[in-house]
Amino acid sequence: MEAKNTITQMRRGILEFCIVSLLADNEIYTAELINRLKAANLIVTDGTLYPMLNRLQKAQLLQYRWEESESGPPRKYYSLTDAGVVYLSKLDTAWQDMTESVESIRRGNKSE
Amino acid sequence: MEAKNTITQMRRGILEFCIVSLLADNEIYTAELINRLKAANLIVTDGTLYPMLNRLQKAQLLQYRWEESESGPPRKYYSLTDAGVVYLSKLDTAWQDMTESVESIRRGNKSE
DNA sequence: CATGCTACCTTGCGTTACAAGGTAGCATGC
DNA sequence: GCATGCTACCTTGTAACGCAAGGTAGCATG
Repeated sequence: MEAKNTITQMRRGILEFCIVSLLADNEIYTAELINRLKAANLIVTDGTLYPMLNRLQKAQLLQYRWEESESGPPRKYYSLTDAGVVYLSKLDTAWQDMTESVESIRRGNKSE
Repeated sequence: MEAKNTITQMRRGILEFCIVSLLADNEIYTAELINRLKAANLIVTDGTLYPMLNRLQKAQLLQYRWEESESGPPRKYYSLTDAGVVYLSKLDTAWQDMTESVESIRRGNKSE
């Protein structure tokens, strides 16, 4: 077993959290999202993002508007809905709780 | 969509990291593992753990020995193999990298 | 020897990340 | 005005996972 597999697993769910976080204060389209995530060392392909964005939009957590590009086809710019903002705050709390849980386990072991 | 689902997703992979961490310095059997995780607010069922432990053991990251109980059937006490120790250090690094990535995204938004 | 508890394990379901492949708008060069 | 290439959006198929539910069996108790 490669650590790589589990590291991929670790990112599940967290990826969605990162995307919702990035959309909190910005309107962003997919390719830009990928670049932002890459800048934070989270590699993603668009085959992962498009289904995720569609899923979140159907759940009415995201909305989008079309915007024409200066060089190419039009883009879907996503942003959070009001429900999305609430959702983000829940995920934020969950993230903090979970990191605390993990850290307590790591610390617990060191001291025993 | 419920935040609950995504929070469940967040735990994927991280769960394995916690288990390997808990086994780093202790021999533990399944029910005890569940209690330890519950103490850290990570709820797990044994239907999740047994397949995971078997998988890790087949990958030669975990080993176990049978120990008779004073009150009931014998127990499988798990511990890390040498490869498991190496594996843990990789996961530990991956965990730190990932939390840094997520925090940078959260921070990045706040400042923009 | 029947009952209940504990411990281990398996099966089936729904969900997900990702690679690979597909469609179509738009600009550029001829 | 059309061929080429780039960009952007989307779908399909695969493998892996968490978990609920259900199953088997050792051991103690009365």
